[in-house]
Formats: sequence, C-alpha cells, structure tokens
Amino acid sequence: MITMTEIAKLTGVSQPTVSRVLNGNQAVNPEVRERVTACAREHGYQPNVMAQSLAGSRTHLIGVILTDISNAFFADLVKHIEQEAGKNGYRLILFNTNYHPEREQECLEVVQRYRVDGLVVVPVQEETAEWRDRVRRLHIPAVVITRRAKGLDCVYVDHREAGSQVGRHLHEQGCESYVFFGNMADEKYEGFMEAVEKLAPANRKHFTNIVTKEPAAIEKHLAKHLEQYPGRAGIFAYNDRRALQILGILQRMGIEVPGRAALVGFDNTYMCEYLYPRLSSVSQPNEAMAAKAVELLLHRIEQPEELQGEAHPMHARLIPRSSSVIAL
Amino acid sequence: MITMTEIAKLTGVSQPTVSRVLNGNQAVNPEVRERVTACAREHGYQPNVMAQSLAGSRTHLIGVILTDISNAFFADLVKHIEQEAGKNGYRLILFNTNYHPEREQECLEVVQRYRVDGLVVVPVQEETAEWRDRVRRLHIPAVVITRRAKGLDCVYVDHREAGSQVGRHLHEQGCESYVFFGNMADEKYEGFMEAVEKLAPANRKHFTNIVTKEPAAIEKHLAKHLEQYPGRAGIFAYNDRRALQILGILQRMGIEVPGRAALVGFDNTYMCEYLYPRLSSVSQPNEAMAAKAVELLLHRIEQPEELQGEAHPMHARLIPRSSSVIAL
DNA sequence: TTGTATGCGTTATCAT
DNA sequence: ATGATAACGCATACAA
Repeated sequence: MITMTEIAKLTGVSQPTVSRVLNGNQAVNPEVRERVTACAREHGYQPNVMAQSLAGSRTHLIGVILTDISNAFFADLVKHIEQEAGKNGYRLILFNTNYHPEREQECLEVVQRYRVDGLVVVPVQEETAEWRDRVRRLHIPAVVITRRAKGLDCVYVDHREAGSQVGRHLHEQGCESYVFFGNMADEKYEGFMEAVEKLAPANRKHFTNIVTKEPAAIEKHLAKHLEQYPGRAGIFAYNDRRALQILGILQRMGIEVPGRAALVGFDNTYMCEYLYPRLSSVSQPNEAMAAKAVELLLHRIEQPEELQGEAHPMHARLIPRSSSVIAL
Repeated sequence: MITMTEIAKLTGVSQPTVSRVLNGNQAVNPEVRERVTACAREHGYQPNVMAQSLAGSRTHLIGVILTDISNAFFADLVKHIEQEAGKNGYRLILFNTNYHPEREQECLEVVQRYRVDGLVVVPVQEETAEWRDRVRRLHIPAVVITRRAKGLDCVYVDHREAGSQVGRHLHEQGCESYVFFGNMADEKYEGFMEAVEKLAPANRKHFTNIVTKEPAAIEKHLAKHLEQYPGRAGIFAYNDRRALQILGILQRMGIEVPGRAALVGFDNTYMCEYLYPRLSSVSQPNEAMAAKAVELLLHRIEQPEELQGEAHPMHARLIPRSSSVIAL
C-alpha cells in the first residue's frame, strides 16, 4: 500500500505537500495538485488510519459492547448504529460479552487499547455503582443503551410504561386473570401489574409469575393457572422469543388463543406478522434509539465537557394483533 | 492515558526498557521489572494499538463485511466469528452493506484504511470475476463466507446436497407433489429437484416454484397447487423466516400440517423448536463455519504465501420435526 | 541488562 | 505555495 512519502518521491514534491493535496487543504499549485492526485489515484492510495490516529488523536472508532449479538433485537440495534455512525465517518469495533462480566471487563480494556473515540454499551451487570465508576474512569464518551445507568448517558425505552400499556390492553380485552413471563424485578412487570391493579382491583390476586424456560414446567404452571381462573387469561411475555414458545405450548395444550388466553410479546420481531394467530407485541423504537445513542455520543466526542450523563427514556408502542384481540 | 515514555520517566528507566518489561521480553533486572510493572498497573497503562500497529505492522483487526446483520443467521455467525477471533487476540471491525454494492465498495476501501489484517466477507455481488479481482487486489487475506467464490478462500455449506436431503426426506414422507419457495438459481433447488426426480420420476411435473413474498399471492399459488395435486404436498422454503410465514398462511387456510402438506425450512433457527407444529429445518454448522473461516484467515495472516484460495464446502444436516413427519 | 537511535505514516507548526 | 522539522506511542536493531 503506497504512502504519502512514496507519492512525494514519485511526484517530486515533499510529503507535507502531498498531505495538503490529499486533504484538500490550503492553496496548492494547481498543477502540483493535479500530479499528486493522479499519482494517488493511480496507485490506489488509501490513508493509514493508524498513522492518522497517532498524529491526530481521533480513531473514528466506536466500541460497541453487547451482551448477545445473536439476539435479533440487539442485532437490529447494531445495524442501525452502524448506519448512523457510518454517516458520520465512524466505524464500529464490535464485542460480544455473552453475559459474562469478565468478558465485559476485558472488552473495556481492549477498547481503551484501540483508543476508541466513543463507546456504546449494553452492560451485563445491572448498574452497580462500581461498574458505572469503572466506565467513567475510562474517560471515554460512553452511552449505555437499552438499560438505565444513572450518572451515565443512557438511552432506553420506558419499560414500566410499556408494561402498563399491555396491562390496560389485556384488561380492555376482557381478561380476568394474568400471567407474566419473566423476572419480577423487570419494570415491565411493575407497570403491567400497576395498570391491572388500578383497573381491576378485584383481580389483583389472579396472577401468576412464571420464570422457568422449561417447556414441561411452563405447561404445568399454565394448566394450573387456567384451571384456577376460569375467566379469560392475559399473558405477557418479556420477549417475542418466549412468547413464541408459549404460543406453541398453548396450541399443543389445545388452549384457544386469543379466546381462552390472550398473548402479548415484546420486541415486535418480524415473526409477529407471520405467526398464526399474529402475535401482539410491544415495538421498541430501535432505529430512533440507535440514532439518539450515536447522536449523544458524537456530541460528547465533539464537545468533551465532562457533564453528568442524562437519561433518555423513549416510548414503546403496543401493536395489537390477533393473539390478543378477538375482533381481529 | 499514560504512555511508555511517561512510565519510563516515573521509574527512571528508558522507554525501551519499559517496552521490554511490558512485553515480557528479554531478561530485565527483576527489581526494575517490579518497579515498572507496579507503575504501569497503578496508572492503568494500556498499550496504544494504533502505535503498535504503526511500528509493528499488525493491527489485529479483522474486517467483517456483511450484507445484513439483522438477519439472525448472519448475526449468529458474527457471534462465533467474534469469539474465535477473540481467542487469538483479533478484534472485529464490522460493516453492514445492506445488499448495496456501492456500500460494499466503500467498506472495501475503509478496511484498507484501517489496515485490517484480514477480511471475512459475505459478498453482495454474486461472484463476478471483477469482484473477485478487486478483492484479490486488496492484498489482504480474505475469506468469503456463506458463498462460493472461485479463486478465493471460501467457506460455505453445500446447498445442493442439503436440498437433496430435503428432497429425499419429503419423498420418504410420502409426498407426491412439491413446492419450492425461493429462487430457482439456488443450488438448494437443484439438489431438491434432482433428488425428487430420481426417486419419483413420475412426480417430476408435480412441482410449483413460488418466488413472491406477498401473502395473498402465496396463498393463491398454494391453493392452486393443492387443488391440482391431491396427494400430500412437500414444501421446502429457502429459510426459516419464509417457512414461518408459509406455516401461518397454511394454518389460516386450514391446511393440515404435516398431514396435507409437509413443510421444511432452512437455517434451523431457535424458533423451529417453539413452533407448533415444530418446524423441520436444515441446520447449517454456523460455529464450525465461523471457526473454519477464522482458522483459514489466521493461517493466511501468519503465512502470507499468495496461494490460490480454496473452497471449503461443509455439510448441512436436516433436522426432521413434526412439520414434516407424521409420526412425531 | 540497559540505553540510544531510528522508523512506522500521518498531522501540524514552523520557516521560507 | 512549499519544504524542513517535530511529534504521536511504540518496536527494534544496535551499541554499550
């Protein structure tokens, strides 16, 4: 790969002059510019970013640290981040932690070594103060995406509000008992229950939480719940993947959806449209989140005032489909 | 971020000595080693990869150029590539072409600028000789993954053979007519038809190819096919995503699966297990492909003899499930 | 064992 | 308008 110095020799000028030409800088003699440009093009010159970074101090790299890139939701997020970053001349160096804190720690070191200009992270560890400090001590502009992290810039959807949308929806659809699949610490759950309790205080106790991912166990819990509560059941799963599994189990059990049980997923994956019945789901604004995250990051990169990070909650939107709406 | 030179000053030795210590090189005075190591740790020293690359000439970056990272299959592939590369100290710089040849071209330039040590590509353009030359002219070790590209190293699954597995399977399951969803240029199709024609020459004509992704059109074509051929129909879709869509349509049409129509997808996505009926699908050896690709790449990086690239076909495996097997 | 000197490919600051 | 020169952070060959 040809360098500026070599071009300089070939064209009989100095290397800085080549630099000026190639960067469109300053006023340079038109005929020199012509010669140099021609030579560069002829030899397919490409600047060495490593050298540029050393001299300049901007790598134009954004470190992206994810928990699981094989998760469709994150993969989609990355796609949009790559696009937004690319528009501004930034590239992604990608890491997958696989939910391992040690891996995450390693990644944090590696991005330092590459002197990335910024960082987009989906953290493994749920916001320990220690983790936040560690990130802050990197002195690299960073934005946490998909999760809250006080003191740091973060972009996420308001899960509580999303959960309450689902609660209201299922209540409106005449559900008299409720099932939540997922972790009770999840804000989705809180919003969900709040809404239900507010709208139907009488049904407050008609609730089952299922954590396991094991089909047989799920079936057992569901059977018990449905036996206990004869009215229509409203089921809310923390993501589409699990919702799909549940749908399969319900069908195998011969439970009518949405008649006997109404089902709502989360993430609004492409498959929602393809399933039968079509799966109601909560749509997260992936593209907007990615754009916001990159925007915040670039802003911090341009203006490195060490301000406190801000929270940037975004709104999710329930897409009702036939898995929860009888009319459809 | 502290540098070697600064550590040198702080510890009263020369920068090269610091370098030696930090790289575990040579024999260095134990007490000097101690002092330097301590100082480095205390200040959280991290080497500057940009500088290392400039001096050394290895960036430890692998450029990964994909057509669509939001595709679950590719996302999974990336996950494994990242893992394999990481084991060997290589990092990924990720690009998404979105199937745009111009974007791909840009990416090829950008990876040059970053002086990546190697390249893993899922090309947009189907193997024009021009494209192959362009890649070869980069003089960067490259491996094409998921597609064939003669003259270049490539890792892919033998789609023809995979298709024929599906053909045999559906024939064994008593299918008397066949539908292929996808492009007829696809080798999956060729293998599929070959197998069917060989096993049941009489049914050779009982075949429909459907290209459209539009639900209404799909339904129309399927209805026509099923009306025309009363025997059991064997349906093969080029990926699980489409298979899922088809399953939904069949269910809406009231077609019994696998009784009236047997369905087989491709990619063996997680959802296969979750659907009802469970979806038969062809499993591609993602992890093995990723490992092989990285292995080839690292080999080429270590031993830069400019040999002809080789094809590395791998075997897919049909996973029969209840969408195509009555017994299950 | 350790220090000096040099170079990697740029950018940037000087002169000229 | 252009050429010296230094500097970025590190590795490496050589000298001591």
